Amino acid sequence: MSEHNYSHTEIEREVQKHWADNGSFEVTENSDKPKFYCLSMFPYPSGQLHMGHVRTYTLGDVIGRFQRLKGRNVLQPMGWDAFGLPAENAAIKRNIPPAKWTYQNIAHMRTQMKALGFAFDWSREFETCDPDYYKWEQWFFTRLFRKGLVYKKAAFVNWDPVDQTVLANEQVIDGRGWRSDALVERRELAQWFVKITDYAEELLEDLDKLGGWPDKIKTMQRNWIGRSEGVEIKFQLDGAEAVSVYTTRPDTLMGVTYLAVAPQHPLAISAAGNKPELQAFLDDCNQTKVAEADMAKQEKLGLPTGQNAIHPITGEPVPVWVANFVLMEYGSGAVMSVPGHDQRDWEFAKKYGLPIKQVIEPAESNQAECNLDLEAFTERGVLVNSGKYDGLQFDQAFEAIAAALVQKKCGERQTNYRLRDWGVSRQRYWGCPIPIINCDKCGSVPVPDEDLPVELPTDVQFEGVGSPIKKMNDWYETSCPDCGSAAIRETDTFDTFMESSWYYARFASHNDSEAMLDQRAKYWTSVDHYVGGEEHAILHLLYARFFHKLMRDEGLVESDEPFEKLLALGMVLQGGTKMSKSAGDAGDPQHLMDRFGADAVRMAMMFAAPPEQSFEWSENGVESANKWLRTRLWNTIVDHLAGGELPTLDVASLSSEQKDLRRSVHETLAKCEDDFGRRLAFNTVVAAVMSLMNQVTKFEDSSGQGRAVVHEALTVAVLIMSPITPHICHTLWQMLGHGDIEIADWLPVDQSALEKSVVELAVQVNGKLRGKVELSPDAEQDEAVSVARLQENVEKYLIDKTIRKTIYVPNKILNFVVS
RNA sequence: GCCCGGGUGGUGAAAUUGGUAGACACGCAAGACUUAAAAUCUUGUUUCCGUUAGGAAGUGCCGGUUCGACCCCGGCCCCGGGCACCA
Repeated sequence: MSEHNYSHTEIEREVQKHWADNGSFEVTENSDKPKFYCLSMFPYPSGQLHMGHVRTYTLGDVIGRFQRLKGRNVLQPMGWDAFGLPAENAAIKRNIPPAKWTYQNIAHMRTQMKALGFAFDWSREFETCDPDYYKWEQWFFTRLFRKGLVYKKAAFVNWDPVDQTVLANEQVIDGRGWRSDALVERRELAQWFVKITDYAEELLEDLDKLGGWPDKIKTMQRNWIGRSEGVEIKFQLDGAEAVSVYTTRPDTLMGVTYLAVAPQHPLAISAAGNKPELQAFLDDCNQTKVAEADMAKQEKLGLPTGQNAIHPITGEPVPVWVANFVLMEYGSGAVMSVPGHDQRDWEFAKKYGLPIKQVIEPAESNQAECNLDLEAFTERGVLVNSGKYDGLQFDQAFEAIAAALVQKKCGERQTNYRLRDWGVSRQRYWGCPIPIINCDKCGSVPVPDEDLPVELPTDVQFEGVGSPIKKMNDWYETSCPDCGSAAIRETDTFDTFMESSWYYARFASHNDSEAMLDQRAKYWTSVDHYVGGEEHAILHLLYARFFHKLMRDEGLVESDEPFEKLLALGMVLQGGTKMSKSAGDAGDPQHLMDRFGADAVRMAMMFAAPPEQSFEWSENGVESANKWLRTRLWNTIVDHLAGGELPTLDVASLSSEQKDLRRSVHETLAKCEDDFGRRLAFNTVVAAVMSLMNQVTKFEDSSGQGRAVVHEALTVAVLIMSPITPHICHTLWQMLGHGDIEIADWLPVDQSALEKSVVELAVQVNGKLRGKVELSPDAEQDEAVSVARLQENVEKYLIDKTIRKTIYVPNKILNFVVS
């Protein structure tokens, strides 16, 4: 009989067929049960699953299956983040159209996911490269256009002068194009932006509502948004123009000894007109990649523009420099430099011999010393060398100087954000076409609703130089929807973060051909539990939060936030870094699934580490997981069932050994419920069940009640393991006589089984462990002390000593503090 | 460089509210079964001293708070994630 030997191949195939035949995981909105939307971040279809996917989707599946056991109407959908760069790379390398490559990958990865037994509602599956999906993204963009939430402006890109193409940051290696090896240039292109900064304040404030998010993610988002209070100050130039700088330290204004502007600042460009040396410097600065990390790592360099600005308070001339570390994208692209009180300015001033002036001194004796020969003094303190402002503290100085600037009409108080508007244009082929028509007379005109979707042609020749649709006259030549004259479509496509910013909502209304979202989206959103890698802590999660608010303001959803609770997973590392598309085929779980089964792969992954922790993947655990399932779980149950007739459990008649086992059963049940639901510690769930099964194995009691207690233990063990190893548990649950586990309920803890007659108390002397005693759980301190002192090894540390203090924590510790 | 995390036996880790550090596994060693091997089972396994009883040290490093610190505070080192066009 197949029931005597564990065959993962047979069981997993049969159980998966059962789920498919019964539509076990297809859900509707018509349920008495409270809804639970459990979502794992959908994958980019890179080719095959890697261990990072296995981890994410197993964790999501464990949460979803546990919530089903807890009586929730659980939606767990899956789809494909199907647009993106790797499809274009593959197209170049293998001469296969991106669409074909993408759909092949999806087919393979879907098969792998099904083999892993995830409880997805596959009826809702979609891929973002499907016009039925991106049509609504285009439709929504035209709504934003009409609301004035999108605009076009020039922005810098990485330009490969040989391949004549725009490169992603990851395609620029040591300043050179990855394929051409040419030095990359910054180039300015007109691009579409969405006004996320209009929502900066709400995105910041609403972080406080996200009680189910880890603090570290909220902190990262807070810092990314980077709200600050400061002053925008206008420095008049020698000529008529002025240059604006933003500072959060107006108290240091009297210490300004120069201004620094970004290499792309208009002032720098005009100054370079008659200065070849400066022009050469600007050209150099434009040969770095458009990534902040690269800018920050560069040697800090600068040149004077030759112009002076007028200090708004003192009226003294202040030289204006160009510096490669000033970001054009942040603030006004210019800063006032106070080398006495800003470390970066200090280093720059030292390097170029610019004056350093102290205007702040330490206010309190416990502050660091101020020695401007060694470093800048950057703490807040008391003003000096600042004329009438001398002696003021930071707050007073901020107010006084800001007020003076406002009064002189050369400054304004300003709240600033580090967050920049979201640039959504990509000069790529494999993406969602931007639904705009450019007309010489009417300007940018959104594509009318009835003409949507603007379909991306998929039958293309892909050469790798530029985007195919930029060469397809038939496609981009059109007429203006407003005036009817000849016009040209946008040939740029959207950033793929657009698609991933609203897919969670579309899973609810996946098949609505009349609207982007419908009532079902209002039922299912917000997502109750969102699961995905911590690498998405900022960009994806911030864009999705933003999009949700945009959709709310369009009346499409009702909540303020898309994701109630967030599980931010640590990375599955491989050779010390994250597994990724660019790392190739590494980490494919297929051979492990074939040899040891999906249950063993899932169990090994859950057991390896707690979810939020990064860890180096090792295959070793899979074989032992398979072994445990086979020997400890399956064989134990088969042996137990071979014992024949089973009496009903009579709790009142149990021996103390039987009670001990039963206590462990209910302790394990309670612990695992907490681990699953609150702590999300699935590694310790596995450990707890292993521990319980070790006890069951050692429990040799073939009496009727002995077997009844074991039966309860095995039932509980299978129930607890079922979210993690669903196939084997489906079969074992039936063998134990309980029916279909997909519709089972979690079991209640029998509180009376948890009662203990004795507890162990650790006895310390001066904090060092000297013995252990057994006591009744409600023992008073006097009793604990007298029992503890009966122990020779405790008493010998107390004799001839004065007990200064006795600390008693019932059921835990007794500590004698002696002199 | 900036922002956010992490560091515990040979290895993955546990310790949930400041209260017995190393649960549960892997690996390794010894043993049982076997003609043998595999499989399976049993025992041991932080380091050092000690026959045992027991003792000392120990959670990246240095310092602090506390009766008591893997846990809280300050400084440092190393590793990982993110830095706006990888997703």
